[in-house]
Amino acid sequence: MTSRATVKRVRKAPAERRSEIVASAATLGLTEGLECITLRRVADELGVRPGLVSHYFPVAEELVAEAFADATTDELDGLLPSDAGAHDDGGVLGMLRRFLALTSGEEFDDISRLWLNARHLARYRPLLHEQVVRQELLWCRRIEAMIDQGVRSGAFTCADPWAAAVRILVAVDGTSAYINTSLQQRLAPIRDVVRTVMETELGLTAGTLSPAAGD
Amino acid sequence: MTSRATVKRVRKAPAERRSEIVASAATLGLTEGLECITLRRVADELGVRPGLVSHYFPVAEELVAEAFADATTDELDGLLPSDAGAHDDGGVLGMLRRFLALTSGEEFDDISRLWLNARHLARYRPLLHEQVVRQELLWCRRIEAMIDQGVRSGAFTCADPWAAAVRILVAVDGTSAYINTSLQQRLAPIRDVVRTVMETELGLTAGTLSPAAGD
DNA sequence: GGCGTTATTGGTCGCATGAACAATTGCTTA
DNA sequence: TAAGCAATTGTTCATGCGACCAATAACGCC
Repeated sequence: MTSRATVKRVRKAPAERRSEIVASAATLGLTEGLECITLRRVADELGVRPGLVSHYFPVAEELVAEAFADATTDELDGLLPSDAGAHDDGGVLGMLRRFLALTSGEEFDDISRLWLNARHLARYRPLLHEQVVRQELLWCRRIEAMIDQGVRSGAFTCADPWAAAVRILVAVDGTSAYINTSLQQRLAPIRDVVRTVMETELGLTAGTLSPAAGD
Repeated sequence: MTSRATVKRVRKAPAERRSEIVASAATLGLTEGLECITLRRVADELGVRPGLVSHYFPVAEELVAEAFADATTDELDGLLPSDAGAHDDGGVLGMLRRFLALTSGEEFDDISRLWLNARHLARYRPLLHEQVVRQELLWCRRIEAMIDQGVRSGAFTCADPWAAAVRILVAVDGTSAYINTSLQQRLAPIRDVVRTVMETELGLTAGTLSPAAGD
């Protein structure tokens, strides 16, 4: 009657088991927070013993850092594919609108929480700190690349794509800072901040990046 | 030779001891993080036994929440005195410049960390959540009041002071989100964000709120 | 098909946390 | 000055954490 149905061991290839552990930890960090990534919790999630997780990650913090990197890398690829320009559906402007739609949707809430979580926790955990910095610069560079592309194609103008990317991310992170607290009470004035900043930074007329403007 | 020089008990008035505990916890939260506010840590700081802290705060989370509220209330009063307009040193514009100078100085770093800390931790702690929401709205209202004053005195114009206050705080919190991570790598493009947002929201010509412009 | 590598188990250790409680002692009040 | 209130101490308990390690069993290789 116990929950442990099978005492049979399942032996997997190291690489497979390892990525399984990271994936589980990433999901855990994304839904419940990075503090919940403990040896025991991850082991429970996978139906294995804590010692096994310890075997692949002798230092627990390494798993936390890698889980964060895994989750944010996946999200960034979904937000702004790195092979930008390959299949231009609506061009760069369409890509910007898609970015705005995704980052303002409810599906992005967990990511907002994860970033907030990681930026705080990085204060105490050097390995996580390293990954957060890496990902922050990665996200920034990806946006910069998109701006570069738009400037080259003549979709808009921008004197300093890097600075623009930095400031667009300030808007994104500023609006998502309240995800756990008073976001609902201040939603209305905040709603269009990212879009407005984008339009300003890229010299676009107001409303160009509104969702409806694409049709 | 032990650190416990005196075994003599010091009995203080409850109100005094209580505020002493809160003050110590607030300092601790501000310098080392809210997670460091533990019964034992605070007791050590004050040279008393953990049970005493427990006596005043039977539920530890209450102390954390109150410490946060204490620290942020003090900071807000230093940033934007609630008796605004009483002694107009340079008027509202001077007050805005002072706000910008203080929030961009290094002395504000601990406050940035505290807000980041609290906004994340509020996810798990209902009592802290309540205080963070309260303080967020309090900071917002204080800025709104200052805008109201400036509009009345004709220093600038603003169609929706509340919305402007919300967006100014988005800029403040957006720029301070990286305080623990990659702030240094992206300092240049970020430096003038809050000032620029303020000037835009208040219909001021660019540069009006620059530090030098006051002399 | 036996054998050795190693993935996996199960248990232990030390540490820090919040909470609870009886005993003690300083202070105030009658 | 005696008595009582309550501020303060000292200790205990249960919980969850990371880290460590010996024993075990599944799988691939010869």
